[in-house]
Amino acid sequence: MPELPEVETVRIGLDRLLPGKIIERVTFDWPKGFPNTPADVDAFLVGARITAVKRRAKVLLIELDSKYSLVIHLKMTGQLVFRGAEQAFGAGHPNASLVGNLPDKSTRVTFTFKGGDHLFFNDQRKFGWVRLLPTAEVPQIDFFQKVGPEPLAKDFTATDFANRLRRRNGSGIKAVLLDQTVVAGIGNIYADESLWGAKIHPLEKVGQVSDARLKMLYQKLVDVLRLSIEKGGSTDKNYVDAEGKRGSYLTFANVFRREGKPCPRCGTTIIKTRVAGRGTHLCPHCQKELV
DNA sequence: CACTTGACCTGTCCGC
DNA sequence: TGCGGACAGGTCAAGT
Repeated sequence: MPELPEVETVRIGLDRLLPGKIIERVTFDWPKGFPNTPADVDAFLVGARITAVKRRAKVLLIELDSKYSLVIHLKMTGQLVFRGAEQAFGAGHPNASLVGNLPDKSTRVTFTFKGGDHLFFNDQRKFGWVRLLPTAEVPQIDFFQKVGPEPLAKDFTATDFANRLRRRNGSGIKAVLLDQTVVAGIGNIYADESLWGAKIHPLEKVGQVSDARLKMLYQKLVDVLRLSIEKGGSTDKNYVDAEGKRGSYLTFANVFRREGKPCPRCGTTIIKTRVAGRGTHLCPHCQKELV
Protein backbone atom coordinates (compact mmCIF):
# COMPACT_ATOMS: atom_id res chain seq x y z
CA MET A 1 0.00 0.00 0.00
CA PRO A 2 1.92 2.94 1.18
CA GLU A 3 4.53 4.47 -1.05
CA LEU A 4 7.11 7.06 -0.15
CA PRO A 5 4.67 9.94 0.59
CA GLU A 6 2.45 7.75 2.78
CA VAL A 7 5.36 6.32 4.74
CA GLU A 8 6.83 9.79 5.11
CA THR A 9 3.48 11.08 6.39
CA VAL A 10 3.38 8.31 8.99
CA ARG A 11 6.97 9.11 9.92
CA ILE A 12 6.22 12.79 10.44
CA GLY A 13 3.26 11.92 12.65
CA LEU A 14 5.14 9.35 14.70
CA ASP A 15 8.14 11.61 15.08
CA ARG A 16 5.85 14.18 16.68
CA LEU A 17 4.21 11.61 18.97
CA LEU A 18 6.78 9.02 19.97
CA PRO A 19 10.20 10.40 20.93
CA GLY A 20 10.65 10.28 24.70
CA LYS A 21 8.07 7.56 25.21
CA ILE A 22 9.14 4.46 27.10
CA ILE A 23 7.90 1.06 25.97
CA GLU A 24 6.28 -0.81 28.83
CA ARG A 25 4.75 -3.83 27.10
CA VAL A 26 4.62 -5.40 23.65
CA THR A 27 1.86 -7.79 22.62
CA PHE A 28 2.41 -9.90 19.53
CA ASP A 29 1.85 -13.39 18.17
CA TRP A 30 2.92 -13.24 14.55
CA PRO A 31 6.15 -15.19 14.02
CA LYS A 32 6.15 -14.65 10.29
CA GLY A 33 5.82 -10.89 10.39
CA PHE A 34 7.57 -10.18 13.71
CA PRO A 35 9.99 -13.05 14.27
CA ASN A 36 11.92 -11.69 17.25
CA THR A 37 11.74 -13.80 20.39
CA PRO A 38 9.95 -12.60 23.51
CA ALA A 39 13.35 -12.74 25.22
CA ASP A 40 14.83 -10.26 22.71
CA VAL A 41 11.80 -8.04 23.06
CA ASP A 42 12.13 -8.07 26.83
CA ALA A 43 15.83 -7.35 26.68
CA PHE A 44 16.03 -4.63 24.04
CA LEU A 45 12.55 -3.19 23.57
CA VAL A 46 10.73 -3.24 26.88
CA GLY A 47 12.00 -0.39 29.04
CA ALA A 48 13.67 1.36 26.10
CA ARG A 49 12.98 4.99 25.24
CA ILE A 50 12.21 6.08 21.68
CA THR A 51 14.73 8.61 20.40
CA ALA A 52 13.71 9.25 16.78
CA VAL A 53 11.54 8.03 13.91
CA LYS A 54 13.24 7.87 10.50
CA ARG A 55 12.46 6.58 7.04
CA ARG A 56 14.47 4.98 4.26
CA ALA A 57 12.62 4.07 1.05
CA LYS A 58 9.24 2.69 2.22
CA VAL A 59 10.67 1.46 5.52
CA LEU A 60 10.14 3.11 8.92
CA LEU A 61 12.88 3.10 11.54
CA ILE A 62 11.93 3.67 15.16
CA GLU A 63 15.18 4.21 17.04
CA LEU A 64 15.58 3.37 20.72
CA ASP A 65 18.07 4.31 23.40
CA SER A 66 18.86 0.60 23.81
CA LYS A 67 20.88 0.88 20.57
CA TYR A 68 18.18 -1.20 18.91
CA SER A 69 15.68 -0.12 16.27
CA LEU A 70 12.25 -1.27 15.18
CA VAL A 71 12.36 -1.67 11.41
CA ILE A 72 8.88 -1.70 9.91
CA HIS A 73 7.53 -2.22 6.40
CA LEU A 74 3.82 -1.53 5.89
CA LYS A 75 3.69 -3.23 2.47
CA MET A 76 0.13 -3.09 1.07
CA THR A 77 -2.20 -2.74 4.04
CA GLY A 78 -0.03 -1.94 7.05
CA GLN A 79 -1.02 0.84 9.45
CA LEU A 80 0.77 2.29 12.46
CA VAL A 81 -1.79 4.08 14.57
CA PHE A 82 -1.12 5.91 17.82
CA ARG A 83 -3.78 6.24 20.49
CA GLY A 84 -3.13 8.43 23.50
CA ALA A 85 -4.08 7.14 26.93
CA GLU A 86 -6.93 9.64 27.08
CA GLN A 87 -8.42 8.16 23.90
CA ALA A 88 -8.47 4.75 25.57
CA PHE A 89 -8.80 2.14 22.85
CA GLY A 90 -11.86 3.69 21.29
CA ALA A 91 -12.52 5.36 18.00
CA GLY A 92 -13.32 8.68 19.61
CA HIS A 93 -10.76 10.56 17.61
CA PRO A 94 -11.82 14.10 16.68
CA ASN A 95 -10.80 13.59 13.05
CA ALA A 96 -12.62 11.35 10.63
CA SER A 97 -10.86 8.06 11.11
CA LEU A 98 -10.78 4.93 8.99
CA VAL A 99 -9.98 2.84 12.03
CA GLY A 100 -12.33 2.14 14.87
CA ASN A 101 -11.67 0.52 18.20
CA LEU A 102 -8.19 -0.84 18.62
CA PRO A 103 -6.93 -3.47 18.81
CA ASP A 104 -9.13 -5.05 16.14
CA LYS A 105 -8.93 -8.22 14.09
CA SER A 106 -6.12 -6.79 11.92
CA THR A 107 -3.92 -5.80 14.85
CA ARG A 108 -0.66 -7.75 14.70
CA VAL A 109 1.45 -5.92 17.30
CA THR A 110 0.49 -3.64 20.18
CA PHE A 111 3.05 -1.39 21.86
CA THR A 112 2.02 -0.01 25.24
CA PHE A 113 3.90 3.00 26.59
CA LYS A 114 4.48 4.10 30.13
CA GLY A 115 1.55 6.34 30.97
CA GLY A 116 -0.95 4.36 28.90
CA ASP A 117 -0.44 5.52 25.32
CA HIS A 118 -0.55 2.83 22.64
CA LEU A 119 0.82 2.22 19.17
CA PHE A 120 -0.95 -0.40 17.06
CA PHE A 121 0.51 -2.15 14.04
CA ASN A 122 -2.42 -3.26 11.93
CA ASP A 123 -2.07 -5.22 8.72
CA GLN A 124 -5.05 -6.83 7.10
CA ARG A 125 -3.10 -8.84 4.52
CA LYS A 126 -0.09 -9.67 6.69
CA PHE A 127 2.41 -8.77 3.96
CA GLY A 128 4.12 -6.25 6.22
CA TRP A 129 6.84 -6.96 8.73
CA VAL A 130 8.45 -5.74 11.91
CA ARG A 131 12.03 -6.48 13.00
CA LEU A 132 13.89 -5.55 16.15
CA LEU A 133 17.55 -5.11 15.20
CA PRO A 134 20.68 -3.48 16.59
CA THR A 135 20.64 -0.01 15.06
CA ALA A 136 24.16 -0.51 13.74
CA GLU A 137 23.02 -3.56 11.75
CA VAL A 138 20.02 -1.92 10.11
CA PRO A 139 21.93 -0.78 7.00
CA GLN A 140 23.13 -4.35 6.49
CA ILE A 141 19.73 -5.90 5.90
CA ASP A 142 19.22 -7.19 2.35
CA PHE A 143 16.64 -4.61 1.44
CA PHE A 144 18.86 -1.66 2.36
CA GLN A 145 21.87 -3.18 0.64
CA LYS A 146 20.00 -3.25 -2.64
CA VAL A 147 17.64 -0.29 -2.48
CA GLY A 148 18.29 2.73 -4.70
CA PRO A 149 18.70 6.40 -3.73
CA GLU A 150 16.01 8.61 -2.21
CA PRO A 151 14.36 10.61 -5.00
CA LEU A 152 13.85 13.64 -2.73
CA ALA A 153 17.40 13.74 -1.36
CA LYS A 154 19.00 17.17 -1.81
CA ASP A 155 21.96 15.72 -3.67
CA PHE A 156 19.87 13.56 -6.02
CA THR A 157 19.69 15.25 -9.43
CA ALA A 158 17.85 14.76 -12.71
CA THR A 159 21.10 13.44 -14.13
CA ASP A 160 21.45 10.89 -11.34
CA PHE A 161 17.87 9.83 -12.00
CA ALA A 162 18.47 9.40 -15.73
CA ASN A 163 21.70 7.50 -15.14
CA ARG A 164 19.96 5.06 -12.79
CA LEU A 165 17.11 4.45 -15.24
CA ARG A 166 19.50 4.00 -18.15
CA ARG A 167 20.88 0.88 -16.51
CA ARG A 168 17.61 -0.72 -17.58
CA ASN A 169 17.32 0.68 -21.09
CA GLY A 170 15.72 -2.52 -22.38
CA SER A 171 12.80 -2.52 -19.95
CA GLY A 172 9.46 -0.80 -19.97
CA ILE A 173 9.73 2.42 -18.02
CA LYS A 174 6.97 1.75 -15.51
CA ALA A 175 8.55 -1.55 -14.47
CA VAL A 176 11.83 0.33 -13.94
CA LEU A 177 10.18 3.05 -11.83
CA LEU A 178 8.65 0.34 -9.64
CA ASP A 179 12.02 -1.38 -9.17
CA GLN A 180 13.17 -0.26 -5.72
CA THR A 181 16.82 -0.95 -6.58
CA VAL A 182 16.73 1.76 -9.26
CA VAL A 183 15.13 4.58 -7.24
CA ALA A 184 13.55 4.11 -3.80
CA GLY A 185 9.99 4.73 -2.79
CA ILE A 186 8.01 4.83 -6.04
CA GLY A 187 4.93 2.61 -6.19
CA ASN A 188 1.98 2.18 -8.47
CA ILE A 189 0.25 5.49 -7.78
CA TYR A 190 3.21 7.79 -8.27
CA ALA A 191 4.56 5.79 -11.21
CA ASP A 192 1.27 6.36 -13.04
CA GLU A 193 1.00 10.00 -11.98
CA SER A 194 4.56 10.95 -12.92
CA LEU A 195 4.41 9.16 -16.29
CA TRP A 196 1.21 11.04 -17.09
CA GLY A 197 2.92 14.29 -16.08
CA ALA A 198 5.82 13.64 -18.42
CA LYS A 199 3.57 12.25 -21.19
CA ILE A 200 5.37 8.92 -21.33
CA HIS A 201 3.62 5.63 -22.03
CA PRO A 202 4.30 3.12 -19.23
CA LEU A 203 5.37 0.42 -21.69
CA GLU A 204 7.88 2.60 -23.51
CA LYS A 205 11.39 1.20 -23.28
CA VAL A 206 13.69 3.40 -21.23
CA GLY A 207 16.15 3.31 -24.12
CA GLN A 208 13.61 5.04 -26.35
CA VAL A 209 13.01 7.91 -23.95
CA SER A 210 15.19 10.94 -24.62
CA ASP A 211 17.33 12.54 -21.93
CA ALA A 212 15.08 15.59 -22.02
CA ARG A 213 11.99 13.47 -21.38
CA LEU A 214 13.72 11.59 -18.57
CA LYS A 215 14.57 14.93 -17.03
CA MET A 216 10.93 15.95 -17.34
CA LEU A 217 9.91 12.68 -15.70
CA TYR A 218 12.27 13.35 -12.80
CA GLN A 219 10.72 16.79 -12.30
CA LYS A 220 7.16 15.44 -12.44
CA LEU A 221 8.04 12.64 -10.04
CA VAL A 222 9.57 14.99 -7.50
CA ASP A 223 6.61 17.37 -7.84
CA VAL A 224 4.04 14.64 -7.32
CA LEU A 225 5.87 13.13 -4.34
CA ARG A 226 6.17 16.53 -2.67
CA LEU A 227 2.54 17.41 -3.34
CA SER A 228 1.39 14.10 -1.92
CA ILE A 229 3.43 14.52 1.27
CA GLU A 230 1.86 17.96 1.62
CA LYS A 231 -1.60 16.38 1.29
CA GLY A 232 -0.90 13.60 3.76
CA GLY A 233 -0.52 10.89 1.12
CA SER A 234 -3.10 8.87 -0.81
CA THR A 235 -5.88 6.95 0.86
CA ASP A 236 -7.53 4.47 -1.46
CA LYS A 237 -8.70 1.78 0.93
CA ASN A 238 -6.52 1.19 3.92
CA TYR A 239 -3.91 3.84 4.28
CA VAL A 240 -4.06 6.09 7.34
CA ASP A 241 -1.51 8.28 9.06
CA ALA A 242 -0.21 7.94 12.61
CA GLU A 243 -3.44 9.36 14.00
CA GLY A 244 -5.67 7.14 11.90
CA LYS A 245 -6.54 9.91 9.45
CA ARG A 246 -6.89 9.56 5.69
CA GLY A 247 -4.64 11.30 3.18
CA SER A 248 -6.17 13.52 0.50
CA TYR A 249 -3.74 13.31 -2.41
CA LEU A 250 -6.07 11.21 -4.57
CA THR A 251 -8.33 14.26 -4.81
CA PHE A 252 -5.50 15.78 -6.83
CA ALA A 253 -4.60 12.69 -8.84
CA ASN A 254 -4.70 13.12 -12.60
CA VAL A 255 -4.99 9.50 -13.74
CA PHE A 256 -4.79 7.10 -10.81
CA ARG A 257 -8.18 5.52 -10.18
CA ARG A 258 -9.69 7.93 -12.71
CA GLU A 259 -10.41 5.48 -15.52
CA GLY A 260 -13.43 6.57 -17.54
CA LYS A 261 -12.95 10.20 -16.58
CA PRO A 262 -11.49 12.91 -18.79
CA CYS A 263 -7.77 13.60 -18.88
CA PRO A 264 -7.30 16.95 -17.07
CA ARG A 265 -4.96 18.05 -19.87
CA CYS A 266 -6.75 17.08 -23.08
CA GLY A 267 -10.14 15.66 -22.12
CA THR A 268 -9.55 12.22 -23.62
CA THR A 269 -11.03 9.39 -21.55
CA ILE A 270 -8.51 7.87 -19.18
CA ILE A 271 -8.08 4.13 -19.51
CA LYS A 272 -6.97 1.41 -17.14
CA THR A 273 -4.79 -1.41 -18.37
CA ARG A 274 -2.24 -3.85 -17.02
CA VAL A 275 1.50 -3.16 -17.14
CA ALA A 276 4.22 -5.04 -15.28
CA GLY A 277 1.45 -6.99 -13.57
CA ARG A 278 -0.08 -3.87 -12.08
CA GLY A 279 -3.23 -1.90 -12.72
CA THR A 280 -2.09 1.04 -14.83
CA HIS A 281 -3.87 4.30 -15.59
CA LEU A 282 -3.03 6.52 -18.52
CA CYS A 283 -4.30 8.99 -21.08
CA PRO A 284 -4.16 7.30 -24.48
CA HIS A 285 -3.83 10.66 -26.21
CA CYS A 286 -1.09 12.25 -24.09
CA GLN A 287 0.81 9.02 -23.51
CA LYS A 288 1.35 7.40 -26.88
CA GLU A 289 3.33 4.20 -27.01
CA LEU A 290 6.25 4.53 -29.42
CA VAL A 291 6.59 1.41 -31.55
C1' DC B 1 21.90 -12.29 -16.96
C1' DA B 2 17.65 -9.54 -17.50
C1' DC B 3 13.13 -9.53 -17.29
C1' DT B 4 8.45 -11.45 -16.16
C1' DT B 5 5.31 -14.11 -13.44
C1' DG B 6 3.49 -16.19 -9.30
C1' DA B 7 3.25 -16.30 -4.29
C1' DC B 8 2.46 -14.28 -0.02
C1' DC B 9 -2.64 -13.00 2.78
C1' DT B 10 -7.27 -11.14 3.62
C1' DG B 11 -11.11 -8.68 2.13
C1' DT B 12 -14.19 -6.68 -1.17
C1' DC B 13 -16.52 -6.12 -5.27
C1' DC B 14 -18.62 -7.67 -9.52
C1' DG B 15 -20.95 -10.83 -12.60
C1' DC B 16 -23.73 -14.87 -13.02
C1' DT C 1 -28.46 -14.08 -1.49
C1' DG C 2 -24.67 -17.24 -2.84
C1' DC C 3 -20.56 -18.34 -5.14
C1' DG C 4 -16.44 -18.01 -8.02
C1' DG C 5 -13.05 -15.11 -9.76
C1' DA C 6 -10.52 -10.92 -10.26
C1' DC C 7 -8.31 -7.48 -7.98
C1' DA C 8 -5.89 -4.44 -4.26
C1' DG C 9 -1.07 0.73 -3.11
C1' DG C 10 4.76 -4.15 -2.32
C1' DT C 11 8.44 -7.24 -2.60
C1' DC C 12 10.65 -11.82 -3.26
C1' DA C 13 11.53 -16.22 -5.26
C1' DA C 14 11.20 -18.87 -9.04
C1' DG C 15 10.64 -19.30 -13.83
C1' DT C 16 11.67 -18.21 -18.87
